[in-house]
Amino acid sequence: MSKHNIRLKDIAEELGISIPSVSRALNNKPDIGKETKKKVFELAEKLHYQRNQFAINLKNQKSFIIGVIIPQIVHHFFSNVISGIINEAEKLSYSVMLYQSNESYESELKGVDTFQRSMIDGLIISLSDNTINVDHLKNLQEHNVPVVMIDKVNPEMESAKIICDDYKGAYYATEHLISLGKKKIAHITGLADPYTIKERYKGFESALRDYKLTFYPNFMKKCNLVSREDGYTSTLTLLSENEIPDAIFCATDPTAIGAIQAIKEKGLRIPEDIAVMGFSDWKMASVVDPPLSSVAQPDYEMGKKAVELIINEIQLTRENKPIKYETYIMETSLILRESTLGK
Amino acid sequence: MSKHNIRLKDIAEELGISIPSVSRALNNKPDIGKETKKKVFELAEKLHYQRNQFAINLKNQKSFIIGVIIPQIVHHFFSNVISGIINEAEKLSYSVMLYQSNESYESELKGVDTFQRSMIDGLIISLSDNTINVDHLKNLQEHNVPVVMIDKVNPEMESAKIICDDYKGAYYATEHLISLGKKKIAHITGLADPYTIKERYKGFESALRDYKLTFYPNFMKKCNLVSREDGYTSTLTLLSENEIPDAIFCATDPTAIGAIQAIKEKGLRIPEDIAVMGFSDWKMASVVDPPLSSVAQPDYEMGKKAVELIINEIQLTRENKPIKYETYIMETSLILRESTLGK
DNA sequence: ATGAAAGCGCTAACAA
DNA sequence: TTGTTAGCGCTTTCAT
Repeated sequence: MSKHNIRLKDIAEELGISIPSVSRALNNKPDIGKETKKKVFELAEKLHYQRNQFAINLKNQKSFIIGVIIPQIVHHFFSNVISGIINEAEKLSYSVMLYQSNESYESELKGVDTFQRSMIDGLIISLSDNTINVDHLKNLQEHNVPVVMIDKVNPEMESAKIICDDYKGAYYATEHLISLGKKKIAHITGLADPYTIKERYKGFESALRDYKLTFYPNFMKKCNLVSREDGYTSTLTLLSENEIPDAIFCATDPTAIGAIQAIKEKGLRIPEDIAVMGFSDWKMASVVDPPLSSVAQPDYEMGKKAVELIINEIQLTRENKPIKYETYIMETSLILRESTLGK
Repeated sequence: MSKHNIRLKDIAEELGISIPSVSRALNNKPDIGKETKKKVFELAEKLHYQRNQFAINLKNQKSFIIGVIIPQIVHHFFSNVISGIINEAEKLSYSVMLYQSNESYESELKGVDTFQRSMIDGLIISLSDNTINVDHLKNLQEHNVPVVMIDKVNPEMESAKIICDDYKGAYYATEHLISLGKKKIAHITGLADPYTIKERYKGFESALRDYKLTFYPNFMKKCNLVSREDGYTSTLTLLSENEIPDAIFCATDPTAIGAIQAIKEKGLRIPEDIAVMGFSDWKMASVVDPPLSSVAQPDYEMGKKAVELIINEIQLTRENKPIKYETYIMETSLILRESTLGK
């Protein structure tokens, strides 16, 4: 067993030349003899030489690692974001370190700390819902580690931000329902905290107003988790009232799926009696019965964009140039299926 | 702007003491004066000192990074595996570097190469379907980087392996269908290449044999992608024959969902006319109509186990101790829903 | 074209 | 308890 990995020194000694010469050869520097270079390459190959990046990192103070913190990996949106990040990072020769906060602020802190110890060159983060204080991120920036925020952003952070146009997505979704002739549209939303959910609510409301539809306060259901269960029970409540909606726009797909379940149980038809619209276009949206119309977010593209931005910032930071922080708003798109269009 | 990050040297100079003293203080070594220690900590705090891990890594030849390569992140099974890996790694103070091969052998090679340059301490890998040669992994092992294989394994690799008992899972699934009184059970499988799919087929066959049921060759459908479309068309073919099955066991959940779609279109009842069973218990299994019975794999647990194993091997490698490679077979569990049980 | 020397930031061995 | 010295593996001056 080779006790230690091969070093430049080993090659230099065996060839009877100096270490810098070996280094020059392997790095294809101009100032090295053709003959020497050849010999070095051959021996390196033979000994399975692998450069020791630790030393190079120490010299360059650069790891070529991007840290990524997201709330949960097992989530259609985020796994696509990550997929975009990884594929793009690969193209630009960066590695991606991944951490999930599980929606815990403490865990997010720990992630930042771990990453800081791993000497990441930059951080892409989607905040946990429980994060209000962003000092840990500001601290990172002070240590010359750029931060790019994605989706779950925070106004207190001065950084590049990538969000998707939840407002417009919700507006168009509502508009679509209106175009079907629906007049009594309900909305199932979450607690107002997460920025994205709030935007969806706003978009919904604006569309109603622009098209001069009545806003029924009873048709607004707030639920905690925007989960399938919440969608189910909220819809049952909606359907138990005197006046029931002819369409439901749900702030998330799971909620919409719960709504579908409730509507079907009540013996009502979708979309004839009640049309249903979700948000995020989860993979499951296409397999429910009826298939769910939804608002698709440019998840993969957002990840890709985040990598572009962070690498650019890493570069600028390195050159000590000023960085202009912008917020990038990416467009959503309507995915129309049977839950609104019918067969 | 702080041009450079704070070093031990900066603290030492400002305090008029030596660098090692600062190091000792910050590392809570015993041989350091209480007073000095206090002063060092205070100044370090004030200057926002962050240790430079590059230097420590160079010294220790250790990165505390685990590399993970999987075919695709956007996949229910793998995202859960990764979730298990990350959460467990966090507990043990390791960072996780992630790469997806997108089922390409070349991409997998590139991932290994990138990771090697990032000086990972160990690799957890689930092979791409197109990987037959494993020299890239053997090469890693030769450079003292342990490798643990998960799910998609290769018999040529001498390494720890974690798989789940696809054979038994399929056996129990089939047994369940038999227990419902079903006698003409079809199986939709994939091309035999991936080990896991083959095992599922074997388990299915064994159950039929053990329970002395007829094996109808016509009821075996092989399809390329085990996708929803393939499941749909395969089932349509099945249903167009003279004799049709009274149950279908599908090698994957998407296939099963395609099968459900086809059966419903034909006006047959599930499970009364035809019961349907999937494999992997994707998130979508619970939202289709009727909810799909499936075989759940211990994905999260597999990820967790992989971290345990790799860190143990990293330790043993470091101490130059011999490693005994074992294959861990994790149990699946039946998740029974309406597609077999009825309402 | 090549070698000698210095240094990236930190820690460990040895002295004092 | 503290300082001095050396070294992790590599690259980059500066000489030659």
